[in-house]
Amino acid sequence: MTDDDRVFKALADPSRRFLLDLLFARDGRTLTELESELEMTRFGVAKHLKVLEEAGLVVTRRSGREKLHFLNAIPIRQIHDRWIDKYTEHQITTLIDLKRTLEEES
Amino acid sequence: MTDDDRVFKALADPSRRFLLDLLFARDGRTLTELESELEMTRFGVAKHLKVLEEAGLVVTRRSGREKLHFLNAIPIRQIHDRWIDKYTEHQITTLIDLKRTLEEES
DNA sequence: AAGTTATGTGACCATCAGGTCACATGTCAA
DNA sequence: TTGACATGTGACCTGATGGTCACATAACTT
Repeated sequence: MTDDDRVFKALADPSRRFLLDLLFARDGRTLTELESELEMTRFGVAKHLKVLEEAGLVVTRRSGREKLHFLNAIPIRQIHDRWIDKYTEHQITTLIDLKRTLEEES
Repeated sequence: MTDDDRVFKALADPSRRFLLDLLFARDGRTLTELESELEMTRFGVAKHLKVLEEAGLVVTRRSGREKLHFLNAIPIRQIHDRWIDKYTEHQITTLIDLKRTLEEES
């Protein structure tokens, strides 16, 4: 299994993406804290966090018996850079900003 | 199945990512042309292209009996924007540029 | 019209991935 | 040290996914 394979496989599951959303909103949470946000047993959440960590999307730090989880956005940026060059990036951000503006007006 | 679910599921397979790489390098190719680049039957490639198209990562245009495939990078940018805010983006691009520079020097 | 070329469909099978559970380890507090 | 708390492991079941094949449709060529 290659590095990027691990990243994309990790992102393929909605529960794992939701975990990233939670960490994006607020970093440094424990397993137990994250577990309370999902409709799933602790074991399921732990399994998902392990997948995210092995993919490098989440980094952890131990503090006593607790394990704190942090979002690492670098692999996300690398996905971006794989298929979007500087020129296209400018076009797309312009397009997305325009779309947002139009949606706000309506 | 939600829209973003389709996108992430589509990206989870290495063959499909390779197809995006091919289209990133050169757009507007037919199924037959793409098939020749993969170690897989035409049916497999067609199936993968269908998944990419339904995810909106590839858009197509018919030309007679041929079907031309084009890369659409907008969903990729939206993945980026989901977990990388403006401030973090600046930090990360700086970090990645630095990493690239160091690798070029060594 | 007949043959060739480009693509589409549905079934099939083997493998993988998500989720749960019983059980185990390590840490804090009294 | 005893109990409660936070996390880790391996087995297990079920549903989804990747790839192939037989068959089918549609369009270009001569």
